[in-house]
Amino acid sequence: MNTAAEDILKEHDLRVTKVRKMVLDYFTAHPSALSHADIEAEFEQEFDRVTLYRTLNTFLEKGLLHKVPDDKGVARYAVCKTDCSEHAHLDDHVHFKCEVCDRIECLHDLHIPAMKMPQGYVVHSSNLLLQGICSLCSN
Amino acid sequence: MNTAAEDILKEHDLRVTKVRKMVLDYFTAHPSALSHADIEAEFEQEFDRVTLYRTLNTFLEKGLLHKVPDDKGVARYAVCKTDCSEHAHLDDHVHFKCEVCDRIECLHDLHIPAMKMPQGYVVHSSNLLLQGICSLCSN
DNA sequence: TTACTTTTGCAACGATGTTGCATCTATGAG
DNA sequence: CTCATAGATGCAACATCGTTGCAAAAGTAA
Repeated sequence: MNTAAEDILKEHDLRVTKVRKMVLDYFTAHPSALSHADIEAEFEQEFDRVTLYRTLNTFLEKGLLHKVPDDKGVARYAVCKTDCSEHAHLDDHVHFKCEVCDRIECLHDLHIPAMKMPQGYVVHSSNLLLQGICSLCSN
Repeated sequence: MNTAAEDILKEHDLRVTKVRKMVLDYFTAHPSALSHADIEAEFEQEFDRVTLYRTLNTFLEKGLLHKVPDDKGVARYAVCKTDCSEHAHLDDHVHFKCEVCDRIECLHDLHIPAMKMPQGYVVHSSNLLLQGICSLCSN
């Protein structure tokens, strides 16, 4: 009997290790985009900083996570929808950062509209980060 | 007789110093969004790293520059259009990063379209970064 | 169980950005 | 012009973020 995390790892050609399962479970349990520091704070007793960096990078490469832009320089990550893989990365959804609770979430239902580009420009990917107050904090 | 840089500084209630004039002139001479490292490489003999960080932050606060998102964590800055001030910051234009020459430029003619937000969300600002190939590199 | 590849931990390093404090400078008042 | 003072700069130290090399440990397949 495999856990969901184990299945996801195997589907992406990754070895099943304790660290990877813990990190992946933590992501699925926390819907907002997480920074390295967020995860490290949770697991600093359990494993090394460097291992976490490498785990996150591996997940990025294999298409389990996508990078979420932050207005500060800190890298954040969030789980990809199922149509992401190592080869095709479809993350044209919008990200929203709440100024009150400071969480960043993926708005998977909002897509970045195509822009009419000036002559000579070719667009390969796009990233839209909105800032404001989220639905939980605006009440 | 004042230089353009001196006028701009005075308009924003900033003292006219050698460092500020040099940095500001460098920005006006270089149309793309510059990182701290870019500018430091140019001026490392002339003044201190820390002074540059403080100068950039001051320019940000006073509305001479705006921050440009980067897919890496590095902060970049570009000159604001004239309708920016310390109090009202209008930078809803699009940024474009070229994968070939690695420059980021402001597309002042392209504006971020308003998005229909889900219930309860309030948007205060938005940032759109496109990646691809710029007009100079696509030929 | 064994052999092999990958992952992890540790130490060290590099890049980026900040803070405190002493010194110097731009600016306005006299 | 001189002077007083608020503000700007230089230097040292520190904090955070992320990477690399290498040896030890663990996952995988036979």
